[in-house]
Amino acid sequence: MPSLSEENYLKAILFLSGQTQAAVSTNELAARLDAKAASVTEMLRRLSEKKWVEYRPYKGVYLSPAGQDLAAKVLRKHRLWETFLVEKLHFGWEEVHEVAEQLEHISSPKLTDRLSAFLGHPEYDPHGDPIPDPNGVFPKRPKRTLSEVPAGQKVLVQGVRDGDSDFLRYVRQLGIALGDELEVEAVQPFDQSQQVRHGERLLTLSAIAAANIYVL
Amino acid sequence: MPSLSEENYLKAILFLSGQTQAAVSTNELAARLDAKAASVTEMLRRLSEKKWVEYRPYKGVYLSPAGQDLAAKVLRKHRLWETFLVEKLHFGWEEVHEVAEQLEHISSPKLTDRLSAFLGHPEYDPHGDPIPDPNGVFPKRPKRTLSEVPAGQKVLVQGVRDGDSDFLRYVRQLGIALGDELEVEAVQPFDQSQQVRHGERLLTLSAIAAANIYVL
DNA sequence: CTTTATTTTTAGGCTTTCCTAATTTTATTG
DNA sequence: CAATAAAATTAGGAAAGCCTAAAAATAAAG
Ligand SMILES: [Mn+2]
Ligand SMILES: [Mn+2]
Ligand SMILES: [Mn+2]
Ligand SMILES: [Mn+2]
Repeated sequence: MPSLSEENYLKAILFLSGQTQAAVSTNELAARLDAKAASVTEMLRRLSEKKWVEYRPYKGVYLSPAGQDLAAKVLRKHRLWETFLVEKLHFGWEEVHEVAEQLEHISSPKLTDRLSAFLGHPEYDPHGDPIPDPNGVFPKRPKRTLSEVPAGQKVLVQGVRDGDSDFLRYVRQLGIALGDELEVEAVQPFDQSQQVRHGERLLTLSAIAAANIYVL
Repeated sequence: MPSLSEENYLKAILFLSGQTQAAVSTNELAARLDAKAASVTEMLRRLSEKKWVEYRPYKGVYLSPAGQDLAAKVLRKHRLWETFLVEKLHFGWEEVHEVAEQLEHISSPKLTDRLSAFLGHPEYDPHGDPIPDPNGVFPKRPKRTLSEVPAGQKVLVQGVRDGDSDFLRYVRQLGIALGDELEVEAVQPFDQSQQVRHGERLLTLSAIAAANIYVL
């Protein structure tokens, strides 16, 4: 029922409001969607008329229950398709986002169900992001970044920030994959860069890189 | 580069002009696309400006080489996705067309290539329709309908007319699948209905049904 | 608590894709 | 070939999305 553009707005509001469901501002949305603020205002009025968001001019916007459901369904499709592309078609994890941005708008509940089954009902996508179930419920897992881990501790790589394909290529090049064990051997007081043991090898990660790797 | 709507027009022109590449009329297109003639005229002007068709007002339209290439690519995706849905996700062959109408517009040459490889580079879709190769070349196979087969002859089922899901469901219900052997035992002079042997069983097919089954 | 800066909305336009109604061109036919 | 019918185009308009520029509301500073 929502148009492609409406789906993208709902997804952006879901992303920006995070788990707190905080109100999202017009400019935040404009930045995220690479659109002008005026366009956002206009769309918010439409989404509000359709009861998918609560919108108070000048105050911000958040998703209605119906909007949350729609946004979660789109995100579910996005992440299932990313999983398909990596698992079945052997795409690199840095290549899948753009294609999934298109595939997420395909409207066929049966296709989504069958795809999920075909993939073995995965709970996490190739970047470690949770895939909501058909009812929009996310599998929950506490999220800590590698940069928060003190020296001497061992952790398991659980996810990476998607959205920057340079970073994703870099991580692959390092040889780090989801599920791998890392041990933080030292943290430089100077720049917070980390010496990390990965199997036999010792890697050096900048604080920025470490902040984009999620661990358990 | 072409919009979703433009792709649908190009595909319709390809379909209606057939292998003869005959000029297609405005009304034919309007009927096929379920649009009004005025809308078609407008779009043909745009497609013509973009050099994807040759359009002579009041005379008809046909595809330029560039337009043929684009239309074949869309058709290739449509048929690859139909094959995916049937072979991998176990859809019925009567269920796949609508979903493929959406999927055919996904723009990612890499995805199309990988999908084709994943499916083993099929040459025919679930309805027996030829899948053009990446250069827009169709595998050719002479097409005869079952209704043209005289009594006493044995044939192999090669395809079925897609586009009517009632018919597709009916054929499945009969137990006839692509590749099956049929022997026409008798043709009623009265209504051209056929007595057809399919393995052990003897089926009766109306002339209309027989005209929608392609054989070799 | 004004003044200034920032954020947001409004006003007015543009493109794409459709539509209906009116007009024009082409085809058919007596 | 003139009259009528059918097919196609033109005219004019609507909705969705998006934009720039101007105005209004809110937030931040002095
Ligand atoms: Mn993604
Ligand atoms: Mn992802
Ligand atoms: Mn089809
Ligand atoms: Mn088909």
